[in-house]
Amino acid sequence: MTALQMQTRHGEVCPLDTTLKVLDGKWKSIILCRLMTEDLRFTTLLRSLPGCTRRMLSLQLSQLISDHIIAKEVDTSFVPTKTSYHLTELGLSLIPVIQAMDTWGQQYITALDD
Amino acid sequence: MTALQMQTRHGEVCPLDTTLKVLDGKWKSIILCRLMTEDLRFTTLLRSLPGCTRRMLSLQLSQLISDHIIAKEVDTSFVPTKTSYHLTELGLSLIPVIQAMDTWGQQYITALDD
DNA sequence: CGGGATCCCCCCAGATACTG
DNA sequence: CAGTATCTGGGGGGATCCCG
Repeated sequence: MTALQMQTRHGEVCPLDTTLKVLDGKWKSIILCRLMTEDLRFTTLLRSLPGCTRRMLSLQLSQLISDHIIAKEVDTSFVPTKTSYHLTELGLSLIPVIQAMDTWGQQYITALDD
Repeated sequence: MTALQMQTRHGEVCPLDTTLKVLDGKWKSIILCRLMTEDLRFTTLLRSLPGCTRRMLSLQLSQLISDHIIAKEVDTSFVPTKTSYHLTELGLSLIPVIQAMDTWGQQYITALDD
């Protein structure tokens, strides 16, 4: 029984599966790409995701928050309320992995073009 | 417009998305884990995936093949036919990425346990 | 502005049966 | 053994409306 075959408490078969579940979701990867460079507000984020509905963005953000990858900050001193989203420490630790996946994706696309 | 925001011919938003799509699917990650250590036949693979139906395995394998991540070899000199699946060069190039994701998954699980 | 609640449709995956 | 074909339902996601 290697680490790759270990059963986790989340029901996944291996830690790789855990990572995939955290990243899985229609808009999560691009949301994370956006938040890697700057903190963003809900509507700003929404406008940067053409085709994403408010409901979907809300769902994806909720999942990322409950997975402790991002966090939100709410400023209630104004009306209307201002909220912004940013990566947590765990989210920041994902960046090298995301970059490795992005690099492989580029090489893959290049290889398929041949 | 950075590389991460580039639109690809597959309709993804960034190469990261391409990688996620290649890996996305209920059983793909564990199939790849299995094939990383040895070539396997259809039924052997199926038995190593408790809960996976033949239909699902067939679908996942088909997608991995059409994505050029794995390939199959069919030996028709026998009846019944023997087939086996193995990683392609592109599939092999995925291994470091998979290991990075697996390592992050382990650290993530550990961090959540605190 | 930043969401949640509800309705509804469509597609994915399971079950089952069949085949080279 | 190694799949494919057909049927069927349950859930995910879009559209819409509502609210603090």
